[in-house]
Amino acid sequence: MEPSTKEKLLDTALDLFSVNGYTTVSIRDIGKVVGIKESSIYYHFKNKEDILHTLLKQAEQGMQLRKDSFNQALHAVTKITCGNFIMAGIAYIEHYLLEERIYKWIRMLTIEKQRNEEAATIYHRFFFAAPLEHHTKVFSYMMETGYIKEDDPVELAAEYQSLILFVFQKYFSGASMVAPESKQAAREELEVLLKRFYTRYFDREEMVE
Amino acid sequence: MEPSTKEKLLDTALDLFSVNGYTTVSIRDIGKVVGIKESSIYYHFKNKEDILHTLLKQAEQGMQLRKDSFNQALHAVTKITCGNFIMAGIAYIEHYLLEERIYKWIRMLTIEKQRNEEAATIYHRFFFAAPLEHHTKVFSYMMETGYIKEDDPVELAAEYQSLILFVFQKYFSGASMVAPESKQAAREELEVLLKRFYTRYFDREEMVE
DNA sequence: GTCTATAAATGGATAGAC
DNA sequence: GTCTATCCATTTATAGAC
Repeated sequence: MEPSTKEKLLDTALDLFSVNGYTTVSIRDIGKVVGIKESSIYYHFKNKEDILHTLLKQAEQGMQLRKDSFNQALHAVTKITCGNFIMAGIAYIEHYLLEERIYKWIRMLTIEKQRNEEAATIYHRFFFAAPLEHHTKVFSYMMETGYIKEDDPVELAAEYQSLILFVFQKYFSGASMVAPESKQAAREELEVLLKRFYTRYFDREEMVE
Repeated sequence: MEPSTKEKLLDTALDLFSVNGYTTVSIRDIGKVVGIKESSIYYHFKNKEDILHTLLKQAEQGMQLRKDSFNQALHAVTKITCGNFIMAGIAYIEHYLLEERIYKWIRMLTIEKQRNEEAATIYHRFFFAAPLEHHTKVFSYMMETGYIKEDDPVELAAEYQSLILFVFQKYFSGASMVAPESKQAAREELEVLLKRFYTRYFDREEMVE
């Protein structure tokens, strides 16, 4: 189905906001890309801020939705091995954080969070509150089932997320596009760090590498 | 000594850029705060971009300078104990990353890095290249002197910096000012995480808490 | 739904007086 | 060094025709 003009406007606005920031982008710029005059945009949105606000709402909901589907895929993993554990971390970055739309949301939020409270809240929930809550549950479950030695699941979750964030930002927080070399380097670095994590906390020492 | 007009302009520009971003702030805004007309600003700077570029250069140099003096203070620590190790990490955040001017630079770079390559480079050096290189040296030294078990110092440095970054961003990456409660919460969380780190890698088990 | 036309404000930048 | 005055481009937003 062909996307509606309103959807095209939102897509384009996200493209531009995520690189140049909300204030830098003019309503003319958006219209030019979509192929309609700026005045027509006011038929679809009350004003410029309305576009940003709609995008922020979409980001908030969309991140939750995609996270859910991503988690379902994770739970399909039956056997926890070191290889699976590392693969899950790599997938978290490559198929979730770097997923085209989510990555654009992240970049938009990174700019807007500095002056927009709503953006700051969503950013924080996305990178801290939500994943920490999720990881805590997973590690709790792993302790109950004996995969992991007894420990504080909240602290494990923090350690885990700090590694994900570190690698993600080290390789993908700049101005340039995501290069395949960066992806490869990020994968290798995360692999090393998660292997250490696995070795530290997991009880059974399965095949490593 | 009274700061020169040029210095006042730069300070004000940093204040405004670090919250609203370069493009959002007008040259009129800066002049208004300093108390001179916009046209007078062109006596001190070639154009608006010249102001940003001067600030970026200052950030690049200033971060190096302040880091050096900070490191000297660290090296004055004679005995490495768990308490000292944790205190060093807390000081890294509270007296370096949160130092007024550095914190403003960080906020400015966070916005500009998305579209400005120069800003992206400085940001990366500041949060990754420079600290990782430094930590690697420190951990190498600690291994040679037997403080730490044999391990890969580069990987230890990555783990350490990931914890610092995690706590810093979790509590100080939003739109609002740095609240004392956030500072306290950040300190407590970092304390827990660094204590785990210390216990994991340091050989001698000294008084803990 | 999209257009033209236009209003009203704000932006960066320069010239020249003092 | 700072001012007034001014230029010109661009911005958000609205009114009304089609």
